[in-house]
Formats: sequence, C-alpha cells, structure tokens
Amino acid sequence: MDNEQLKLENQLCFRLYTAARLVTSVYQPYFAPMGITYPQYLVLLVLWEKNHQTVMDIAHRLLLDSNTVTPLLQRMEKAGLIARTISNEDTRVRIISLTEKGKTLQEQAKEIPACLGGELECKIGDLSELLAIIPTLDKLIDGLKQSVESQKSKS
Amino acid sequence: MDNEQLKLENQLCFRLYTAARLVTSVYQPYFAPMGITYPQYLVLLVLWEKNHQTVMDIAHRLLLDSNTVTPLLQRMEKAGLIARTISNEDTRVRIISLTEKGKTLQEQAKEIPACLGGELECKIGDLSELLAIIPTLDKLIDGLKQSVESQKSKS
DNA sequence: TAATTTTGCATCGTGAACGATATATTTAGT
DNA sequence: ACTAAATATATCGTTCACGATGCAAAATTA
Repeated sequence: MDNEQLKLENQLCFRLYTAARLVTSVYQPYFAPMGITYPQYLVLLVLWEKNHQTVMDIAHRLLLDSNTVTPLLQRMEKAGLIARTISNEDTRVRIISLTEKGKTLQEQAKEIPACLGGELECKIGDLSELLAIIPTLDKLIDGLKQSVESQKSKS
Repeated sequence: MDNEQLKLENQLCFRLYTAARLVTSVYQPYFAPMGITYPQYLVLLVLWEKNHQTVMDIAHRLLLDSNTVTPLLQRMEKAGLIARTISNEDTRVRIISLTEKGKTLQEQAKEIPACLGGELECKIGDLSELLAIIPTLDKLIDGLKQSVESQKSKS
C-alpha cells in the first residue's frame, strides 16, 4: 500500500477524536452518581463561573450552536439543574440560571479535576507533558474557529 | 470564584473535545461530495489498508464497540460502499469487504491529507508544532485504552 | 409608519457514541 | 455428549452534534 498518508496511524484527527472520547469516558464514573453527562458538565462549568447567561452566551463559550445547546438545556431543565426564564427586555432571549440543585453540584464537582489528574498521572506518568500540549491545542482551535465561522456565514 | 480548576479554560478535555469537533468539520467539504461522514472515512481507511476484515477487527482498530460499528457498517452497506458477508468457518462472524465503489473512493481520498495539511498550515502557521503533539496524544490514548478496557471487564 | 433584515431560539431529521441487553455460535469443561 | 462459558454481532434507548429550516421579536432601513 503506497498511500502512507491514508493510514490511520498518520492522522492527527483520529488521535483527537479518540483521545476526546476516551478522556470523556474516564469522567463517566464521576458523572454517573451526579446524574449528568459530559456536555452537561460543560454547561455547568460555564454557569458556575457566571450565573444567568443567555443560550447564545453558553453556545459561544462552548463553540456550539443553538440546535445543540437548546435540547441540552431542555434536558437539564427537566433534570432540575437549571431554569430557563424569558428575558423581560427582549422576549426572544432565554436567561439560563442555576437552580439550587445545580449550584449544589459544584461542591461534588470540586473534587473531579484533582481526582482526574491523579488518575491520569497514574496511567501515563508525566502529567506535565500532557499539559504542555494545551497551548498548541488552543492555537489549533483558534485557527479552526475562524474558518468554521466564516464557512457558516457563506449561507 | 475560587475554584480555578473548575474553569473551562483549565480543562484539557474541553480542548480535545472541541479540537476533535472542529477538525472534523474541516473535513466536511471533502466528505460531502463523496457522500461519507468522518467515522465512515475512518472505516474506509482501515479497509483500504487491508480488505476483508471482521466487525471486531475494525472496531478494535478504531477503539469502538460493536454497538457503534454495526450500525455504521449497515449504513455503509446501504450506501454501497461495503459488503457484509457471513464467514464460512464461523457463522457468527461478518466479513466486511470493500465494493468497487468503496475502492474507487480511495482515489478521491488520496488528495485529502495534503489538502487538509495545507489548509491547516495556512490557518495556524506552523504545522510541525501540531505534529509534535502526536506522541503525547498516543501516550494518553494508550494509557486510557487500558483503563477503559479494564472498566468494561468489571461487568 | 411600513417593509426588510437580523437576531435568538427552537424544531426536525440523520448519523454517531455508548450503556444495557439479546441471540446465536463456538469453545471449554465435566 | 451435555452443560456452561466465552465470543461475535446485533438491537434498543438516550444523549449528542449538526445541517436545514422555522418563527417571532427586535433592529434597521426606506
């Protein structure tokens, strides 16, 4: 087989795709007792930083669209984690707020990053090597963010 | 807000999750005319390397399970990309083979890695920096692969 | 003010990821 | 040979990701 580039081993994207899936699955044991999923955890992270944000605030933060975030928030509302109230100034806008239950989860979540760090360290040894790739990932994301957004505005 | 670790910016996983999504979306313009998706492209990569593999061969290669791969292959069969024949030696086993259409797509796909590399280079400048994170991702994936598999065998 | 465009959010359909579970076979143990 | 365990694949249900599209309330322009 001549096409070296068409081999799985030579593909960066496959690594990102796989690493993202596997890391998410490591979170699973922490989320299951909390009754949340990884994307829901991301929404909570955003709201724990600053309560009362609009759907688009959250979507922009996570680089997602309303067609992904809206159903996600609806499920979280049904689960009693957040409230979705309509804004007074602009009735198109939904204000997303943490419920008491949503706020309380932060206590349990506090442990997660440290636990996960320890788990990863135990699995792969050097954690600093892992953290070292963050700037490169940020550069990649930043570059792609723009090209993906410019693609959308074509429509 | 005191919990520095519970900030989105400090999370490696969010980067992986986002980078994987965005890179996949960059592939989109190439896949759309071919009528395939990113996971289907991964299956094709595996089969282009070696035709006639079992469902589990493919699943192991992609670190996925049969409950993800089976429907994926069923869709690809319906699209005329592959055939799913039952093995003679072991009737439980499905042999997945490329159709002519599936083989032909390799010609079109040949261009993709180089095109994508160029596109990325143009977006973020230094491509070698990106390639440099591959060994770290591999180490991460290798570490997680084992812990995820040991988790499954608990059931 | 009326007509037009933009914005914020939602709905629908399709393809995936994945836990749980089912169903044949095949293999191993007795 | 007979039963139990392991294996290979498939099905089902839920949650996401995302393109396409809808819709009503703003904002803009005529």
